[in-house]
Amino acid sequence: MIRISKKVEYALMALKFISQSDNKLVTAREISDTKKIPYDLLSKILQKLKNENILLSNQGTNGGYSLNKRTDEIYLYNLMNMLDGDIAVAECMYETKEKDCSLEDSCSIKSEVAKLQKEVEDLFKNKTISDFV
Amino acid sequence: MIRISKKVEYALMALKFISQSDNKLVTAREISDTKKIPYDLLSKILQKLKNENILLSNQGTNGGYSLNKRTDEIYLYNLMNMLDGDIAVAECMYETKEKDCSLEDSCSIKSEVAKLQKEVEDLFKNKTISDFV
DNA sequence: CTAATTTGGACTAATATAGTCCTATTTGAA
DNA sequence: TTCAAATAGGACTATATTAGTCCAAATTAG
Repeated sequence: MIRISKKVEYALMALKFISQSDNKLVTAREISDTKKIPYDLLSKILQKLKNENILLSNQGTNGGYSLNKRTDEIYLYNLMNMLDGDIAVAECMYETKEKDCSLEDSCSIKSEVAKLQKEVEDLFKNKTISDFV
Repeated sequence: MIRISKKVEYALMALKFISQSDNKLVTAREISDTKKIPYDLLSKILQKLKNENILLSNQGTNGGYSLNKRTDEIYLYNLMNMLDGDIAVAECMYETKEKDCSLEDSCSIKSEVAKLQKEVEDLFKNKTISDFV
């Protein structure tokens, strides 16, 4: 299936929201409430983005999140990678594949799949958060 | 996740195999054996392709499948659609969506997602089986 | 008649995604 | 110095999707 996961969808919405909040800290609760995103799930996503240096966070009362990068420096490709792991159009294209594709030698479409893989990657590498704002 | 399903992968391999078999009928068993594809699953896929007029079939002894279209007339996009259903980068992009996206109004990225949707579609619409042969 | 084959429904298993629950830690302010 | 508002993060459950299996019927050449 070709789909953007909910995690990435929520991340895009959250980043857009934060980017439009004039540098004041934004809480997970605030985003969750206004955008109707499950709070716990959103928290996990924001934590992840913080650990990946996309966001800055302040704990405690009056805490919240702010952007740590310009929106045009945050690539959709990277977001997808952070939140969902490797992007691969087919099993054999996983960068970190531990298990070999069961087909291997009998697979007759490998090289064209690799080409497709690159095209899909490029598409997502050419999109940044600024496109969504 | 951005992935080509096994069904589509197997379909590509099968179509390639059939296209290289000089117009003689090819059985599901033959493809399954040489390409190491689970027989029952492959059968389903070939039946589907037959019902979608991509393949012709002969039942009974000496039966099998043959192509009903030129390889450059079979689009990856259509294959994906036939075998996996609607392609949608996000829930709200399903053509046949009965359930509304829970976010709806609160969704702030809809228009850009629609653009992305089109780009992904175009990518797959521009690939035919002949690219894989 | 029989064996090889497609046809197709129903089911199960495996995997991935989405969402929940709980507790700890940090911090500003009453 | 306690309390409430936040982030941090592990463990778990539920749901959905994908992959694969099983079984029985229909077709057809020899």
